[in-house]
Amino acid sequence: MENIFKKITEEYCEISPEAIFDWSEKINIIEYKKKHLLTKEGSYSSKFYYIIKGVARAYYLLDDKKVTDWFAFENDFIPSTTNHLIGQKSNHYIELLEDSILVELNHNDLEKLCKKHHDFEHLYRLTLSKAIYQLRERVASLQFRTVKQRYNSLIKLHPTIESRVPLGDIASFLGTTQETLSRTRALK
Amino acid sequence: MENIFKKITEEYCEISPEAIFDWSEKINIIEYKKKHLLTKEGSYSSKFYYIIKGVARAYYLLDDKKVTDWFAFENDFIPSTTNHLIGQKSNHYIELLEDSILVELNHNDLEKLCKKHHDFEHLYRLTLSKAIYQLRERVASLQFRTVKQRYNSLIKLHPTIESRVPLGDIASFLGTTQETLSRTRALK
DNA sequence: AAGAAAATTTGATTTAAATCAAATTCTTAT
DNA sequence: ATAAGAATTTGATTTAAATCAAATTTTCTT
Repeated sequence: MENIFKKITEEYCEISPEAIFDWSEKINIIEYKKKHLLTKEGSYSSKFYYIIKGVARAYYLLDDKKVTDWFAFENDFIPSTTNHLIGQKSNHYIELLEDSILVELNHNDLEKLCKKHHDFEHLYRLTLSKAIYQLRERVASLQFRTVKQRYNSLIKLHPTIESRVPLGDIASFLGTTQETLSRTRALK
Repeated sequence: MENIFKKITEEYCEISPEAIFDWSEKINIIEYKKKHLLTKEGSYSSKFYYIIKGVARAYYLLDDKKVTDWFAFENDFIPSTTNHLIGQKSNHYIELLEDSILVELNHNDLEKLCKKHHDFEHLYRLTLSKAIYQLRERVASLQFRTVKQRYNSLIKLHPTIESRVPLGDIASFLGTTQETLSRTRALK
C-alpha cells in the first residue's frame, strides 16, 4: 500500500506527508476480474485509475467497430477520458484484459487534492507532461511509420503485450487491421 | 499587453495579481519575420511560446523529409518540444509562417513560476489537459480516418489554414503527401 | 510588368494495406 | 479429454494512397 505512493513519487516527484495522507484517504484499491468494464459510455463521472497489477485497454465505438485508444500496464495511469475542461461526456470504455488490481480516484477528489496541495498538483502536472510525451510519440508513429515499424516499437516498449493482449486490439491501437498485422509481423 | 493575461485566464482560469505580476516580469514580447526559426535542433534551452499574431509550425526531420507536427495560430501555445522529464534534447524546429508577434517564456522561468504560485501551476496544468485532449483527437484522426476526413476536420477547426499554410505542410501534418491531399480535396 | 522561383495540380504507375472469406490453431469449459 | 468457441492465420482481390514525373498556376523579386 505505501509502496504505491513510493512508486509514483519516485517516478515523478516527492510530495509532502500531508498530501500523501489526504491522498490515501481518497483512493480505493479494487480488484476486478478480466473483461470487467470500468467506464460506460455516456457517463460523466469518470474516474482516474492506476494499475498495480493487470492490463487495461481504453476503446471507443466508431461505425460499430471498437477502436482501441490506449493500453495501461503495471504502474501506468489510465487517464480520464472525459474532457473536463469542456464538461463533455465520455464516449470511452475501459476494459480489463486480465484480473487486475487498481487504484481508483474520483475526478472530483483529484481536483480537491490539487487545490489543497500545491505539491500534489505539481505531481499531477508531471504525469500529464509524460502523457503528452507519449501521445506525441504515438502521433509520430501513426503519421509516417509503416505497420511493421509501429508494431516493432510497441513490442519494444511493452515486451509482454504480445502474450497479454489480443492481436485484434493491438492492430486497432496501431491503426491497422488484424489480418494486416498478422501478416506483417510474420515477416522477419 | 494586459489583455494577453486576460485572454489566457479567461480561457483557463483566473490567477492572483501577484502571479500575474511575476509572470509579466518574465515574459518577452517579440516580433519575428516570416520564415524565422524559433528553435534549432539539438538545443536544450527550449522556450515556451504563445502566439499573439501569426502562425507557427513545428517540424522534425525524418529521412531528410520535414515532418510537420503541430500548428499554432493566434491565442495558441506552442508546447515545448523538449521532454524535460527525460532531459532529452529537442529535435524539433519551430518555424514562423507569417510575420508574427509572440510571448516568450523560458522553461526555467516557467518552472519557477509554477513553484512559487500554486495558481500559476494550476493554470499551466489546465493548458496541458487541453493539449492532451487535442493530441487524442489527433491520434483518433490518424488512426482510422481517411485523408479526406482528416482534411475536413482540420479545415473546420482552423478555417484560415488553407490560405495561411502551404499545402505540403498541411499534408505532412495529416500524415499524407501533397499530391494525395491536392487530389482528395479537389473532390467535393 | 516580366522573369524566376515556389507552390500546386495533374498524369501514369506501383505499393501497402483493407476487405471479404475461409481455414487453422489455440483456449476454455464441461 | 473433447467439444465449442475464440483468436489467429492464410488466401484472393480491391482500394487508397505513395511514388515518380511533368505541367501548370501562383507568388515573389527586381
